[in-house]
Amino acid sequence: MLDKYFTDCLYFTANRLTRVITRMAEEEFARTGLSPAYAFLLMAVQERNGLTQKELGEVLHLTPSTVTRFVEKLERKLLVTTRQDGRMSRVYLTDKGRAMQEQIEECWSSLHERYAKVLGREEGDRLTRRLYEVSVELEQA
Amino acid sequence: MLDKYFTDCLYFTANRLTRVITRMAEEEFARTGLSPAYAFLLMAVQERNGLTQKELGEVLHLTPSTVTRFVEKLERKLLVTTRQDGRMSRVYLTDKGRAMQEQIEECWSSLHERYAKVLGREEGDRLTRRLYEVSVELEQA
DNA sequence: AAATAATATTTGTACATACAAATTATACGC
DNA sequence: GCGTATAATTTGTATGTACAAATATTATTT
Repeated sequence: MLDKYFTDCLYFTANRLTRVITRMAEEEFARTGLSPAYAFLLMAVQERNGLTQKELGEVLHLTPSTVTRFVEKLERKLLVTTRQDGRMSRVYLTDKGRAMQEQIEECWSSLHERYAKVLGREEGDRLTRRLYEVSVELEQA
Repeated sequence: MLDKYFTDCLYFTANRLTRVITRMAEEEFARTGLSPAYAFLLMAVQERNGLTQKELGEVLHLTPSTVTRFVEKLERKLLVTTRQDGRMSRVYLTDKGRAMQEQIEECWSSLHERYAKVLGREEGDRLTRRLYEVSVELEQA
């Protein structure tokens, strides 16, 4: 069977899963008008208002250039502002950005419930933690 | 802790893992001059020479437009050819494409060994299978 | 204090991938 | 057999993300 070839490869299955779950997340976050990646950035800023772009990249595991692009876009939507602090650029929520938080968290919960319903809450959460650990372990290899 | 927010989300951890393992795969496949996604397409064609683009999309879990783009690129590199069959387009390996197979499989093995070394072979394979199952289960939700 | 090194960010560019609309080709109902 | 429905592919366009090079700012060395 052809499938076997691929289903044995972590690269392949991780990519496949990511496409599926990303699509789900996009659906759940659609009503915010943001794609989930941007919503997560906004959550990160809310958790630590004024963090630098470097820190954002670390938390979200995105490269600096990607962070720049994301922040620009959210600035254009008036959801964050940036202030220069030496060579760093700090990112702050605007009122409009703050006003979205609740909605974002609702989307996040819906997403969580949606996959918990399929996988079981326990199992879904266990898998999620495992994926995180694995990503960290592999990073150093 | 900020991290907790994200490490609890399957969307987030799956994306993170995918970025890490994709980078590893790109390194391993670099000497083929192909990114891993293209190499996998080539493997799929070798397994079932003359399959249609639709079938390719199903096996690789890619949308039709993406398959078109990938096949075009591999045609430009003279690794596959296509033949029209009614409204379908069938994809065949060229000699040059066939000649790459061995190298591709070597890369695939290196990749496999590389993450097995970190995760353990058993555990790596178990996780891989699990991710595949989960992606299939979630797809129907 | 000037010269150099280090660090954070930005910019230009490229790539994988998707969606929606357009196109092409077959199949079906009359 | 013709008109319409269906199916496969392609095309135009957009998005998320990365890398490499450029820029800007601060820190270190002399």
